[in-house]
Amino acid sequence: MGQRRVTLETLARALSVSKMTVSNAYNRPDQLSPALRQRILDAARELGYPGPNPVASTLRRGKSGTLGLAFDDSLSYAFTDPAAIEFMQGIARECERAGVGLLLVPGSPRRSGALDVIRHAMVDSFAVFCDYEGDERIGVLRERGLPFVLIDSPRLNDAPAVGIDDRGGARQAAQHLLDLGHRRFGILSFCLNPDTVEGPLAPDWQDQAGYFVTKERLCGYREALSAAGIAWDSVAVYQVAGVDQTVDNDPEDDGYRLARFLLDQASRPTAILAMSDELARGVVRAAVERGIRVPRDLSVVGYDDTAQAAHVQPALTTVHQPLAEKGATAARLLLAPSFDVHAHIELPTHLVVRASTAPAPTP
Amino acid sequence: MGQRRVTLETLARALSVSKMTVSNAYNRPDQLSPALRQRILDAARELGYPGPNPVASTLRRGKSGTLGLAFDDSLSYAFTDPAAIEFMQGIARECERAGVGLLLVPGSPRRSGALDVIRHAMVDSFAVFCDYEGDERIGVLRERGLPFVLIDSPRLNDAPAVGIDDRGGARQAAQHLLDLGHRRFGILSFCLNPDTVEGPLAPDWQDQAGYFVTKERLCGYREALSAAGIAWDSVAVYQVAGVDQTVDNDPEDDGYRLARFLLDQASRPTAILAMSDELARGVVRAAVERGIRVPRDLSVVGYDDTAQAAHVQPALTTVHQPLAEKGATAARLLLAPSFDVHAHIELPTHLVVRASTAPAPTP
DNA sequence: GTGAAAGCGCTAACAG
DNA sequence: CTGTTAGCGCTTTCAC
Repeated sequence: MGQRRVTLETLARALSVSKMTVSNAYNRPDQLSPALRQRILDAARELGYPGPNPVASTLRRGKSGTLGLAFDDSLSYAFTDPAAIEFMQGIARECERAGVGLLLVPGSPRRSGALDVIRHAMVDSFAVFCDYEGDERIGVLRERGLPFVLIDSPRLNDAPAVGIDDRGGARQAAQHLLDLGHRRFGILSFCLNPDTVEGPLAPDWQDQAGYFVTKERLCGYREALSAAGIAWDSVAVYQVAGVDQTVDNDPEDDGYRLARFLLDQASRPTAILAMSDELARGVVRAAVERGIRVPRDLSVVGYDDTAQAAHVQPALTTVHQPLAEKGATAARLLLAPSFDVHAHIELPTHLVVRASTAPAPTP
Repeated sequence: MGQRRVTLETLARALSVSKMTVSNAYNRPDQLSPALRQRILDAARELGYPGPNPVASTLRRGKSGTLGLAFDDSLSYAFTDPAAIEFMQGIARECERAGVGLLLVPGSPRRSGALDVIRHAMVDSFAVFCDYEGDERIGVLRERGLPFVLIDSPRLNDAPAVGIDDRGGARQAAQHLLDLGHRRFGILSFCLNPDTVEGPLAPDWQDQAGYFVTKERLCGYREALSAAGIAWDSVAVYQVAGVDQTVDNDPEDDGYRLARFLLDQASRPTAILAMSDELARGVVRAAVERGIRVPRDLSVVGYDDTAQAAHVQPALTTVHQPLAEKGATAARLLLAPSFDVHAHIELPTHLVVRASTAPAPTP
């Protein structure tokens, strides 16, 4: 009837033992006689005691046993991105090993929402996809005093970070095409800012505050091409729309759509560098549709080497990055007994040559 | 030096206002003058107050704003399973919309570990993959008094559940092949129990306590075949190893490996029913390797209709189930203002005919 | 608008 | 092995 909720105290009173003893029955079986423990557990069942309240015990202990993972984009988008999924797999593996839960929080498009979620998350530490310089979430994390690592973030700020050699990977991709004799290039780039619209890259892109990964990869492409005497002006670079300018972002579709800029022109490139495997797939689809043979007429290189890269037709030449390992590394850092605030880990990338690239066609 | 941690009280004292007022400054801006509020926020910044402690406020409020998702298998495995991923996408979409976090907890192979994680999770409710009758996790959930829904679970017990018409889907798959004139069938099944070893299905499978989904689909296959006068004895049924009997479960590989039982025999089937798209892909790979043409010499039907089913070569004929919708439905149930303890939702399945099935070859 | 009192349910620390 | 003390940090009353 007017029953109070059953708590540890209810139980202690009913058995006339102290609360502490009941607590021990659950958390430290070795601290009391098996007989007493059994009596307590039996009484618990009888009275309907649900066991120690996790929130209360977390408050007291000061540890939640949960690791937070914050995305840049919406959560549901993350689950459509093969790269994000492989990353999560790595982080999940380590969480599992350590017996901690994994809390996913959205990096909602509405920025303020994302900040609140981070403020309220009951976690011991955070892994944060943070590609954008001056991301306000970092401030919130600092305020909260939570240990955190940034993923794929600019290296500038004094926060621990895990990333990859984006620039080096891009350089290798471009070099590979150069070695095959290509001279006319097209690039399909991520966006440089949340509010960019789909289309050609602005000439002043270098000066734009913007996404770090995009910039690095662009620089990598350019370094290799310039070193081989290819004028950057001669390279057609197109970028996808930023999150603020799009609703449904399907990267494969973006690649397919953008490919028209590269493929439907008089002197079209013989080689295309795409910043992800999905973009690359879209390019291949567009090419096939136009009767352009890959790799015979057109070479395409992706980025990431997600699982599907090897399974599409033709199998994609791409830049491999250790996605699961990146996640696992972040988790290990966060779960280590002593958190290294100055860790800056850069994982290597390497080119994987498959079937989507071939020597430049002789005109 | 010996500073205490900065709490709401520290701040209240420093400004000589009540704790309540400080709390309001964060949670109910309209309850105090903007000027005072600003003074409080400024002081907070100065003293390094991290904002209201989420665990403490959750304890007091009694709501965590978090939804839990518990898997049957290891967490890292879930991230390799396209069906699980699509499900998560659906659940994530609804969580995001409601502004609640999503806590992933493993259903570790070591059962006891899984129980503890569920006991300690700081969530308001749980979605639980629970395919196994008598799963002890249900007991724990009941003890805790947490609202929960079971996913893909037996309908027997009086717990809310979201599932699909597994049997009907299987029936349609088999019927499709019958309509194409096939008479010699092979089936690639999930395991019926955690400890089954790879190989032929035991004749007494019906009596085994076991995984509900597996049983349902088998029954569906059998119903359709029997109705068409195909003797169940004549159907070669092979199952994959259970979680206890395997380390690395790669379903595509399982399918590939098991296919040998079906393809390397004198009178091999002309049609194979596989319980997942991955298993089906494995079969196709094995067939190609043997020079058996799909669908000309061999028809293959998958199950689930995950995204890749349409993208493989040949595109898979398969049973579609609304995976994301299943996740979203579970989330909506859990997030609804009033939780319906008796909800039993069964989502429909339907056959999607693509390129992996064709009329039975004429001998 | 603002504040005082009264817990939310649990466990660390230490004494017996 | 068992019990006592003293909070963890916050927010829900309800009075002013």
